[in-house]
Amino acid sequence: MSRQKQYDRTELLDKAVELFRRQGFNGTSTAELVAELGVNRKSMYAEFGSKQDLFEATLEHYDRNHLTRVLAPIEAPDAGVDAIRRAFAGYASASEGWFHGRGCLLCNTAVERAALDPASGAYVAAYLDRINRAFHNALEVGQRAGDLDEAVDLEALAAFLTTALIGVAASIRAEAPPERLHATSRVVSDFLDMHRPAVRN
Amino acid sequence: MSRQKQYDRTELLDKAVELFRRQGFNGTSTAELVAELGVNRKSMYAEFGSKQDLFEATLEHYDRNHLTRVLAPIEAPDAGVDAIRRAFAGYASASEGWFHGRGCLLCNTAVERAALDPASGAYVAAYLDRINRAFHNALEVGQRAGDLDEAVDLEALAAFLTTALIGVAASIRAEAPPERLHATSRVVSDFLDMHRPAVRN
DNA sequence: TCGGTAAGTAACCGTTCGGTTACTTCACAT
DNA sequence: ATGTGAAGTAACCGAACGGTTACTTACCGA
Repeated sequence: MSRQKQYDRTELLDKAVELFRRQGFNGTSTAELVAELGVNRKSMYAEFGSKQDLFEATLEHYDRNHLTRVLAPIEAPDAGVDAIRRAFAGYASASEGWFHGRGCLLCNTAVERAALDPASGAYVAAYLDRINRAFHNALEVGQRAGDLDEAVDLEALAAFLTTALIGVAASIRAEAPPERLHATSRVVSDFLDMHRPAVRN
Repeated sequence: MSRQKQYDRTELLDKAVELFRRQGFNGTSTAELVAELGVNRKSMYAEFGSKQDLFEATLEHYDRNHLTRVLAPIEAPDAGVDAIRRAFAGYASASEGWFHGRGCLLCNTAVERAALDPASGAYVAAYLDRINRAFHNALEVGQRAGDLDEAVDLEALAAFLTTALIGVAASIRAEAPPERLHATSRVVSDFLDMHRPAVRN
């Protein structure tokens, strides 16, 4: 056969996520990637093909792994209105943690590259749809559970929550004051409260 | 004396705004700038110093001119709750117009460069504060005018509106479906309605 | 009209970019 | 033990990068 690889593809992609998240596609050179991934230049090209291909693999990896974990609370089939509340509160807190100053790779890509690179655009569009669908599902569950008025326009509410979430992600990346994000989370929470059906007791 | 300039600084900055807005800082080469500005390379460097300096001058120009015009409705001293509604509706519509696929230079910079370049970071922070202050003012006026409940937390509401607006700008840049932005605008409008004081008749 | 000064031009600078080539190392099936 | 073929290494490629230099043009005060 042949010699065995001295690197693990998944670990490489994790490191690429970090670097692209911090510096973007255009702001990251292949030399930096080689250094950060801790792998030889040749091996990197053998594994991924080109910087563009590596970037797409990184987006894919981020979507499949990181995002799936981050969105889990609202993507759970039984997630309801409370899950939405918790999600916003969680992201606001993450602004001081692992999100700080780096934001979300897909949100960053949405702004930096979606309009210029069709491949990035496709990932971003899928990402936005995914969030929108998750919110829509959670709202629907919440409505059936009686936490949400029958009259509310779920479509519009989901779109609103999606846009607000992108705003949170972009604000984290921009290092907006954390208090502003906590306040946003509180207002969204109150807003959902206000759509509760009138109590029947 | 000497020969007179064959270009107008303001016109150059307008063109630089367009290019940076479309491609970002890292995605734009000096050669492209020279071509787009329609000026000689030497003149560009004589006028602006370096790519970084040109970028900062462009941010300054964008803030002073474009943004001032775009934010005017909510920055007017007498702007109230309706001005906020109109602003969101306006931006949602602009997603199909001059904003389409390009977004706001300062919002794009917030994501692409604020965390990496202190100068950009300072402009972005000032921009976010400016929006937040404008919303706060409009809310305060609205409250005094009786369009807003006395009990609402103006600080939190302004922070929320700021984050939502960033979300709209980022979504426009990401070419999100315009309907999603119109829906966001409608929900924000309804939301403000819900904070109207109870009618006393 | 003419000298001084700054704008305009174009060729050029060293560096870094993304990507490749020629060569060495080494795990594994035989 | 050994031949094979992929992994790993390092030097290298032309192109594009941001920025500069040496020179020409033309406006303006004298």
